[in-house]
Amino acid sequence: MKASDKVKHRTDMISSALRSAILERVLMPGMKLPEDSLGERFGVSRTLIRQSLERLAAEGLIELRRNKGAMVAKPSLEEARDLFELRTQIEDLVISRVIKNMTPDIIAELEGHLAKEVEAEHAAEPKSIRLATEFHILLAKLAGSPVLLRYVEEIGYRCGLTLSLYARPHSTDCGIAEHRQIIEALATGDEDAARKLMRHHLNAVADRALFTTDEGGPLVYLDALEPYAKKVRDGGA
Amino acid sequence: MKASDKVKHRTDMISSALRSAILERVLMPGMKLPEDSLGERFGVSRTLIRQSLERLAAEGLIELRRNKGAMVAKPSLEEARDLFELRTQIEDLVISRVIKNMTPDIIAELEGHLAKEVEAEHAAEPKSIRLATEFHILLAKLAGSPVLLRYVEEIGYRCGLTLSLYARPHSTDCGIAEHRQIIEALATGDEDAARKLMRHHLNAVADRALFTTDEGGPLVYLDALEPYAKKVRDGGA
DNA sequence: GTATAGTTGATTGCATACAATTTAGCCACC
DNA sequence: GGTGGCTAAATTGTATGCAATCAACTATAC
Repeated sequence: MKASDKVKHRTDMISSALRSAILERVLMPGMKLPEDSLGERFGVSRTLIRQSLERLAAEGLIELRRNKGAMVAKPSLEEARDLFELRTQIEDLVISRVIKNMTPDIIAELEGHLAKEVEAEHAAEPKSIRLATEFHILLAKLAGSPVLLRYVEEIGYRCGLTLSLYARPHSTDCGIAEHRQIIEALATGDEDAARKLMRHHLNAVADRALFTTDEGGPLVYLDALEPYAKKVRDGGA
Repeated sequence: MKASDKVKHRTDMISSALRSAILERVLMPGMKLPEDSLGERFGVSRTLIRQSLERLAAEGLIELRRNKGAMVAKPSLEEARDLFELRTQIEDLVISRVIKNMTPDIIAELEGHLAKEVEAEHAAEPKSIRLATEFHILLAKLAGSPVLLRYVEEIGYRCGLTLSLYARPHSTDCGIAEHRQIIEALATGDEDAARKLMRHHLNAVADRALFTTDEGGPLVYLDALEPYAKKVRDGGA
């Protein structure tokens, strides 16, 4: 059975849960992540927690310091800028590829996603942030390159993390209009315009966000993790 | 002591050893990597081997299949092309950044590396391959963005792996001349030329390499690993 | 002779135990 | 009052053991 290769390890579920928690700002940058507290909460031993932490560290979402444990990453402002710069460069390639694969179905899918974004425009913040990130990931999927998708995801997540550090609330608004413009350019088949718009969009997001720098203390409030942990304990995805 | 944060875990050493072995074609794509054989050879328990394998899997150098263990990754030809395409796009950014930071020291450093490449031109293959890869990594270092460096390294390594699958021997020659041209363009401060040359260089590497596809059997010959393992056991870097 | 089921051996998945290191508290001493 | 070291608690690093899964082989039935 080939399908059995796809069975997710519990480590995958835990990593996903933690990743979501970080991206949805339940775990804020600088928070400590002790192995046994997490293990207890997720109902697994430290072994699996450790694996998950290593993985997230490889993705750049948490920092791991020898003998001192893990904490949610606190990228510097400079690192944040570098991430957005790199992201811009990579998503340029996404646009090129998507426009080469273009079909009506693709436009429909993108517009479907946009509709969700519009719907959630005034909903809770975490949801609109997540949808905004997922727009870019959807584009990467449509580019038809697993490799490209992998890196767009990872860097997109890291950018999302920097936003929770540096962005003021509600700085995500007006991104929707820019997404719409990008879709339109793609629909027209105008590659140059689409690339320029994407570049402009990402620069705008970064500019809107990467301003002030307020220091937050490194605390441990794992209680908010409970809903995420529950899903894992119950075996959900 | 801040320096103590930099003490490498044994996992790091093992990962590095395995990575080197893969890049130097001691471990060929498809080879199985059983945990306890490796543990025995490196003189550590399966725990650390497991961690290393997970890490290399995250980097895309090995594949991990549930309950079936690890093997050196065997990227498809399409994946190889996608990797080179992405690499081209990212190194474009490297060039932009390096040229902005340009100083005489940087040119000197690059020329120093080029000299090493020339010296090793007719030496054993693994060495010249390694040096060619390290040229690109040196450039990424000089770009002054740790984020960028991390991804250039990872993708560069993955490209190196694909070459061991698809490239015929000696297809690495003539890369040196292209490296020299890039350095010259950088020294002149001609960004456009440098970017074009880098693009051309990477496309040439990919084209020279990604041709035939001969299938290799998935065997286990870990004996060749011995020199790498010894370094780890002796605590070397 | 082929195919299927059962069984054994090898390998991975996960938890637990113990060692090593850091951190925090405390008391002495300056 | 503050600084130094000492001990104890907490936390991470690593090894090991057991359960679960997979692969190969044999035997038996058709």
